[in-house]
Amino acid sequence: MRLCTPPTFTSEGTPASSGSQDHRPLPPDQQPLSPQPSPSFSKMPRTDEAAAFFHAVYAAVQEIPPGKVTSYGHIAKLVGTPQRPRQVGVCLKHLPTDPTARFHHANVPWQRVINAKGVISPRSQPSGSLNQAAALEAEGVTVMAGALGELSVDFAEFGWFPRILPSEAAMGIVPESDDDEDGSDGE
DNA sequence: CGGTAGGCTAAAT
DNA sequence: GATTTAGCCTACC
Repeated sequence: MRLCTPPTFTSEGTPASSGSQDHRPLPPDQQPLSPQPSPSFSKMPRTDEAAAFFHAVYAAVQEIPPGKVTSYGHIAKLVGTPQRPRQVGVCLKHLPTDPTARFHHANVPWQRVINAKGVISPRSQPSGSLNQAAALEAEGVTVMAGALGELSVDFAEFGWFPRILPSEAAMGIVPESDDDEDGSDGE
C-alpha cells in the first residue's frame, strides 16, 4: 500500500529555519517594497513575515484538488516550513469569513486539511469537525466514524501528498526523484 | 509585557 | 504500540 507515500518523506533538502526564517517561495518581484499590509487583508497577523506565511498556506491549501485531503504537516512542508504544522492550523483557524478578503472561508478549501493521523481534528468543538466532515463528504470523500466519534479519512484513497506544489511543478521545478511512486501494489 | 494554550508532528521512551 | 517530550510561533488573557 501506501502508493502515495503519506507523511513519511523526511528526506527533503529544505534548509528549514536557520536563524531567521524567510524561505518563502515568493519570487523577488512579488515581494512588497514596504512592510505595508495589503488591502486584501482586513486583519493582518502581527508581522509582515507572518502574513507571508499565511498567504503561502492559503495558496497551498487552494491547490488541494477537490475530493482529496492532506495533513497540516504536509502543507507546512509544501510552503517551506516543515517544522511549523501548528501554524498551519492557526492560519486556517484565522481564515477570514469576509468574502472581500483575498483568502476566505469560501475560496480556501480548509476542510481538506486534517491531521497526520488521517483524523479530522476536533479542535475545540465537535461541531466544527462534523461540519468539516460534511463538507468533505459533499466532495465525495468517505469519512469513517470511529467508536469514539473520531472522524477519519483513508489517506490511501483520498490522500494528496505531492512533493511540491502543483503551481511550482508547473514552473519547472523538479527536485530530483529519489523515490519511485509507481504504487504498483495497489491496495 | 510575560505566560499559556492551540484545528500539529516526529522522535524518543 | 501507547505515552511523553520537545520544537514551533501566533493569538489571547
